[in-house]
Amino acid sequence: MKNDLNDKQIQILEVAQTLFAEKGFDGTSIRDISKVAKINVAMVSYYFGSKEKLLESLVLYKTSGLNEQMIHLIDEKLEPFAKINKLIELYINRLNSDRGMYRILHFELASKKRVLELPSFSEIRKANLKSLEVIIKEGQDQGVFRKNIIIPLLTPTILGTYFHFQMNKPFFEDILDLKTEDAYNNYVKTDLTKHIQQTIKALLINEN
Amino acid sequence: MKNDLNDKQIQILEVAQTLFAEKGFDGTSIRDISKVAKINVAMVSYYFGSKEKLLESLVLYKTSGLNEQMIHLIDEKLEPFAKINKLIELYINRLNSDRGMYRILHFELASKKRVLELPSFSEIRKANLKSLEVIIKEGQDQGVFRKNIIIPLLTPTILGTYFHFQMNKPFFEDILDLKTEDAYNNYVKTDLTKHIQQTIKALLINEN
Amino acid sequence: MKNDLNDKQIQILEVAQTLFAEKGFDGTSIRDISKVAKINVAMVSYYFGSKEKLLESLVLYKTSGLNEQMIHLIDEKLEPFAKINKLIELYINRLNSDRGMYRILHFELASKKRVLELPSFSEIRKANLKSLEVIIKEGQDQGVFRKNIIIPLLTPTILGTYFHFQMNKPFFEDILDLKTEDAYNNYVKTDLTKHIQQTIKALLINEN
Amino acid sequence: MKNDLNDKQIQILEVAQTLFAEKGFDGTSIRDISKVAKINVAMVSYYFGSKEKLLESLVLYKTSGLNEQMIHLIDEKLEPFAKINKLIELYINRLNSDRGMYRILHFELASKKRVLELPSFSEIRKANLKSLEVIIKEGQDQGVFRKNIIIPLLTPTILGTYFHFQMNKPFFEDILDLKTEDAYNNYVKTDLTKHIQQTIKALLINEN
DNA sequence: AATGAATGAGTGTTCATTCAT
DNA sequence: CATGAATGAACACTCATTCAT
Repeated sequence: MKNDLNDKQIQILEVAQTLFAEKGFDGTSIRDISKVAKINVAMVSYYFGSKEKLLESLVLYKTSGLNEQMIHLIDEKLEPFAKINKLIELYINRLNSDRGMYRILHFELASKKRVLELPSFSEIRKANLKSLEVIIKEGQDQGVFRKNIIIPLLTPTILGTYFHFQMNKPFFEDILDLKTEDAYNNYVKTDLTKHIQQTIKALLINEN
Repeated sequence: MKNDLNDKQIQILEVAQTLFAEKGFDGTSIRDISKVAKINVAMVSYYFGSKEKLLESLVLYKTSGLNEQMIHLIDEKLEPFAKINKLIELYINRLNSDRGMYRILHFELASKKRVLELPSFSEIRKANLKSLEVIIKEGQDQGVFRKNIIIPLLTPTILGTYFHFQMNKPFFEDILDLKTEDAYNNYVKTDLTKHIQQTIKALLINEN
Repeated sequence: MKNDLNDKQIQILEVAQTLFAEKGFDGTSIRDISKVAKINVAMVSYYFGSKEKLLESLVLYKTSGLNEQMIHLIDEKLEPFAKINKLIELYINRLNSDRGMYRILHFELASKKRVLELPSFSEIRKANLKSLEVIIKEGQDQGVFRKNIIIPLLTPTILGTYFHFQMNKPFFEDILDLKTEDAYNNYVKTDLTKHIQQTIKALLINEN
Repeated sequence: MKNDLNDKQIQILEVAQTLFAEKGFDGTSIRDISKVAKINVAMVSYYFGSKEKLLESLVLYKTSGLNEQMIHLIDEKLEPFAKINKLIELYINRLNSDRGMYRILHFELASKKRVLELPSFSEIRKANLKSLEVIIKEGQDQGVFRKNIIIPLLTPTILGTYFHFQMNKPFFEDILDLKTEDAYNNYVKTDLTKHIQQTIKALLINEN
């Protein structure tokens, strides 16, 4: 269920996503947004109430529907490792397609000051965690994954690796000699994804 | 080589670190800093030239000396896994003690807009990477680590896992039932550290 | 002659009176009014033309019919002092019942900037003055009031005393130890009214 | 003891007084003030903290020293009526010279919303009341004034009459045929003052 | 060497009003 | 007839920085 946002509101959210991702929340002014979105400065306050509320709307708008994909994945008939690998791919695709969004979450949600209590957002994360749990348990029941796995720490490793790579783009472009945007994105989709899959697999197998 | 900073400058940097970490670079005003540091508003511009330059000074001030510890570690007589484990511990200790600083790096360096070209900073990272390479190669030569390891992707996994955990503190406090600050910090030092060590170990061993 | 205002217009006027009285004309926004009156923001402009015109309508709506009571009083068979006393009572009752209205008049009409030329309003006041004149003359003809009375200055003393008391409510509550709203209102209706009556009486008798 | 305000601050206060008196507090913008005072918009916030605080500063600046004149009057060797008359003259002169100021007090203090708690201001008023009490008691002791006078109600009559006259200037200009500014001011200084003095005198004598 | 005064640009937000429907 | 959408202008205020001293 997408929220009931009209075209102009969606347009504002898209622009906001881009700019927030580029320059951070504080670094982006309502005027910046209105200029790029070619709307009146007052529109943001008019539609969303405030800049803060705009961020909340953006988060909810972009994260809704994330969980359905996971639930769908659970039901698929796949062997455990294939399922985990597909899950990681799914994560990275999602992260990549809404890259701006997740950079914002990573940035702005971290700041304790920013209230952004968004109970619904916290629930989305818990639901995701639950789905992951189901998949892991399945693998354990089949005797494929080892028993004592701290499931909540898997997400930090998956997402953390991806984010750290993305957030230090200039450094890795340099170090890995990825000269074009495409080369970089391609590296993420192939090598980085494989690295994360390999990491998680090793972690799920290895007994000590 | 510490820079030639006088007491007042250092005091400003310490305050800046705290505030930047709490509220981000854009969210912190020179007035905030000058108020907490009990100095004149003009002092920051006077000493550092600009707010941007203050950030640069802060980064250089705090990251200098990071590499010595690593070089020292390389020379120690330890078996490969012990060395890697100690390296991870060293990273996390460092990250923990200057928590504010690394949050800033994570936050503000990501922003492409922020120039912060800091060539010296990039060199520090490269030096760190080199040290890691030495340790890994050592393990490979001893036949303990597998051959085809993409070394530059190890840091994203180590640091990324740590950062993702730290940046989503409220969520993990909730999910892992860590009710006090101490409980949380303790979890980082023991369980999270062990998780990262385990992850890297599994990755270094596992052939597939 | 009541104006031809429909129910919704009257409702808006009543809300406007309350809010203007509480927060002043400039301090009250059309949005405030529309929110309380549960009407659309555009309604005010639609019905009254502008916020300024709304004030004008309000004044006319509330002051109409004020004069009839006076004319009725003139015709009553009462001795001069009783008539004056009754007049003062009538004034204060009126002022009290439409307290908000008169606060507005006192506030907003004073502002020279506010055009509010309202010729009809000026005429109401002149009519009131004429009525007062009739009563005074009557008393003078009967030899009860002294001759050289500057009648236009009586209203400032009557109304001014009342307003000054009402506008400094917090001060007089404190000074006269009037702890409740009721105690205050009661003081106005008895002691303050008596004070004003006494003042005017003394003024009408005393020769020098 | 005047406050420690520099020339520019005083200049701002004078301009603010004029504009607040003309257009009210809400009706006057910081921009209006800065334009007339030919200072930067930011100066008001810089010097006074906020618009609200500017008003407070203005009130304190203008009302300080008001009480000294009264105390001086008390000590003068004059017969009771002469003293009261002089007191009224003193009031009106003061009101006239800082006309703007008192209009502001009348306007803005009335609004309950406006905090303006200014304890010192309330004390000034109480001190004034005390001085008036001394003078009245003196007259009563000499057997010149009647006994049962409600002293706190004298001020509303004195000031209320003056204010009501001033606040309805257009009306009284019309009614009393005072065609020029000078004619009006002159009427206040002579006829209106005499009317108030006469009123109070009558009130202090008349037994019923 | 250090600072208080000052400023212009920019912040998020609210305003009364207009207009297409 | 009535209104939701939309807007440009204005609002109080904060910003990083400059500069005379």
